[in-house]
Amino acid sequence: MAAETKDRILDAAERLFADHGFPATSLRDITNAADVNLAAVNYHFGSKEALLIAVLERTTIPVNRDRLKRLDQLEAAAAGGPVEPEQLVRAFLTPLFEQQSNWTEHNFSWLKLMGRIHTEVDQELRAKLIGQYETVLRRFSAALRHSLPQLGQTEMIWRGLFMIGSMSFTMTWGASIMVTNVRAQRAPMEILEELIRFTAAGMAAQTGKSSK
Amino acid sequence: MAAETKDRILDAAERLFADHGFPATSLRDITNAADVNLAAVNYHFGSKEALLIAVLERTTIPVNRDRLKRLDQLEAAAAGGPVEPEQLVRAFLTPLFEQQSNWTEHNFSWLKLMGRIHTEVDQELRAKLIGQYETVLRRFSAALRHSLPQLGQTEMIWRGLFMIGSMSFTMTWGASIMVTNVRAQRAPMEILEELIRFTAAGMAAQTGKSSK
DNA sequence: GTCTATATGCGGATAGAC
DNA sequence: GTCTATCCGCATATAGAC
Repeated sequence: MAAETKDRILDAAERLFADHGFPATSLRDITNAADVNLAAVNYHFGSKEALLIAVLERTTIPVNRDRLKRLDQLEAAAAGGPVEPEQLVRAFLTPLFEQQSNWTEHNFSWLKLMGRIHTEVDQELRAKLIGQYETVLRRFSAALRHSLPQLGQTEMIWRGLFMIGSMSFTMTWGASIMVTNVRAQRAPMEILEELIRFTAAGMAAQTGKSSK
Repeated sequence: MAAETKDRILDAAERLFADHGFPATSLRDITNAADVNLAAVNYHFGSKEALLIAVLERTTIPVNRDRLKRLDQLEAAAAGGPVEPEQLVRAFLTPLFEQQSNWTEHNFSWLKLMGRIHTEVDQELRAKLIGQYETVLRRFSAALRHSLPQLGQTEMIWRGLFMIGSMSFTMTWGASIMVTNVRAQRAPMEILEELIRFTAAGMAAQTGKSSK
C-alpha cells in the first residue's frame, strides 16, 4: 500500500495547492483529503516543501522532455535554417496543455498549480524549480533569435516574459472563467490554438524603432 | 498621529504583501516594519483581510478612474467610429505603469501586489475586488469589439485574458528579472511600450477560421 | 489612540506504540 | 508503514490599562 499512499498524497496535494495555494494549504487538509494519516507526509516526503517539489516534478520533467523533443524535430526539419516562430511557440506551449487535456473545473490541477508557482512560491524555492527550465529556456530563446533576427536580445527577454505570463495566467484562471462565463466555453485544445495565435503574433510584432 | 499610523501600516503592508504574498505575511511582520504596535492593525482596519482591501483600493480606484477617463477621450475623438486597438490597449495599461513610475526592485510594490492578487487571493475575496473592475471591463471589451469586429465574443474573452496575464506577470516579476539579468534593463515606460506592442499585435492577430 | 498581556486556535513536525 | 498523542511556535484577534 506504500506506493498507493504516496500517490494519493500527491494527487490530493496537487489539487489543494492548485485551488488554495501553497501557504494556505495545511498538511491536515492534504492528509484528510487523501484519507491517509497526518504523519504520512513527513514519513514519505520529509516536509511540506519537499512534497511540493515532488508534486511539481512529477509533471515538469516529462513536459520539458517533450518540449525539447519537439524542438529537436523542428530544428532537424529546418536543417540549420530558421524555424517559423509560430512553430516554436507551439512546441513550447503544447506539452503543457496535453499534460491534462480533459480541462474542467475539477480536473486541471497541475496546470493551475504551475500558474501559481510563478507568483506564489518564495524566491529561494523558485530558484530550485527554475533550474529545471534552464536548458529549455536557453534552447528556445536561441531558436527564436534565429527566426526573428530583427528582435534585440532585450526585446526577446521581455516578449518571452509576456508569453509566459499569458500562458501562466490562462492555466490558473482559464477553467474558472469557463465556469462563470458560458460564452467562454472552449475545448482546451482550442484555447491552446488561441493562445498560440495570440503569442505568436505578439512575438513577431514590429519592433519599437520601425514605424507603423 | 492617527493618519500617519494608518499610512505607515498601508505602506508596509503593500510592500510585504507584494514581496511575500498575503497568506505568508503576518500582522507582526507588518507592524514591525511599520514600527507601530501589533494591535494597531485591528484598531484601524478591523482585520488582516480588511487591511488588504484598503491597500488595494488606495490604488485601484484612481487607476480605474484614469482608465475610464482615457477611454472617454478616445471615444469622443473617434466620434462614434472605432478606436484603434492599440489606443485601447494603451489606455488600459498606461495608468497602471504611471501609478508607480520609478520602478526599481524595492519600489514597485503595488504593481507587484496587483499581479499577485490574480493568482493568490481566494475566490471569495477576489469577487469583491473584481466588482471594482466591472465597469472598466465592460466598457473596454465593448470598445474592442467595435474596433475588431472580426473577433467573435469568445475569442475576445480569451484574448483579454491573455493580455491581463501578460500585464499581471510582468508587474509581478519584471523588476526581479531586471535585477538578475542586466540585459533586461529597461525603463518602466519602455517596458510599457513593449507590452503595448506585444498585446496589441496579439489582440489583432488573425482569427482561427481565416487562412494564413 | 496606543500599548501590554493574553486568549485561543492552527500550523509543521516528531516520538514512540503497534 | 501506519497510527495516536503531543511538542512547540506562531498566527489573528481582543481585553483592558494607560
